[in-house]
Order: sequence, then structure tokens, then C-alpha cells
Amino acid sequence: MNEKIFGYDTVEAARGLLGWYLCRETEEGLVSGIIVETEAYLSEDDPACHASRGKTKRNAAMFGPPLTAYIYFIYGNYYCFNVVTAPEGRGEAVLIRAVEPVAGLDLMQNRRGAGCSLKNLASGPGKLCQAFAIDKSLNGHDLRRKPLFLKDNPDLPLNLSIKSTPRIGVSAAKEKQLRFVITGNKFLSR
DNA sequence: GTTAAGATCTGCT
DNA sequence: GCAGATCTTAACG
Repeated sequence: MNEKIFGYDTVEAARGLLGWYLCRETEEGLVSGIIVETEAYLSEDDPACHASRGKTKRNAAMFGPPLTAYIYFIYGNYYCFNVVTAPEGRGEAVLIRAVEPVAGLDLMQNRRGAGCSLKNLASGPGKLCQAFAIDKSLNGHDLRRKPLFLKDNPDLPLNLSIKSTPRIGVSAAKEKQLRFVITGNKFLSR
């Protein structure tokens, strides 16, 4: 696996993660998808980042080494899944907002509810975590290992078109262009 | 101990 | 298109 994009700059890693596979193994089987939408949360000059007011019990995983999972619970119902990509101790992360389903479609459909359309399976942070059965027990997990891991995509086109936009759902630092999407992909959250 | 706000989704109008 | 559900976390008294 090409880990060169990690451990340096969070924005570069957020762009670099587009097109990668996210894989999840459970007793029920394997599900996987291609990452099509990410957001960067920085430690400096970024009030929207959970780590902007220092280290707490909740965001401790954000300060871990690269390829650590940071998972938190929000709005009483949903989890959000982040990848730590900065050097240990910085407190930055990349939020995975949407994936394009690849394997284990029936399993995702079961978890998300029968009759759920393909493009509605994982097109949003909360939906993604439901489809991949991601919860707090995976907080701090090493994403190089099972049962939840990342994999680069050797078939990724070199001319992949990436667009940056303002982040979604944040009230602070609205002007920052820290959301990255694969242009024209059908499985974006919007 | 209490309170206010949040990196969302779904269902109804 | 919009408001409500629902609960964990952190800040404050």
C-alpha cells in the first residue's frame, strides 16, 4: 500500500484519499467502497475542527499517528468516520463523507433498510457509518489492519478530476475550501 | 449538576 | 424545502 501521502499535509492527504478503497470485515461478510468525498479539518486557524480547543477525551484519537481512525457520535443518531493523516500530536483529520459502494451491496442494504437505493447507501457521513457498521468501538483503530482498513487503487485514472468546495454542515470557517470531491461522481452526498 | 450546541438524516409539507 | 428526532460531549455554575 502506498502510504506516502500520509504523515505530512492533511489537505494533500484529503485529496490523495479520493479513489481509495475503504474495506470493512465483519462476521456477516466483507463490504467495500471507493472514497469519493472527503473534508479536511486542520489544527491551525480552523475553529470548525474538534481539536481546535485543545486535546480532550473525545478527540484524543485525532492526535494519534497517521492512519488512526477517529470516530465520534453526533446528533443523537449518527457516527462520523475520520482518518488521521497528520504527524502524531498535531490533531488533524480527514472526514470521509461518501463512498461509492463496490462489494457487499446486499449487506449494506440490510443495514440501511430494505429498498434503499444504491446511491443512497453511503452518500453521507452518517449513512456511510451505518452501511459499514462503524461505531465507537473502532475509535483509535489502526487502518492498516482488519477489520477496517484502507487500500489504494492501482486502477485509478491519472487524470482524476478533483474539485474543492466549502465544507458542509459546519458553522465556523464557512469560507474555507476544504471539501474535496471526485468531479461528476454519482455517489456524492450532494 | 445542569445546559446548550452539534462535521446529520429522514419524513412530511 | 424545512423542521424534528435524539444523545453525547464539553463548558459553566
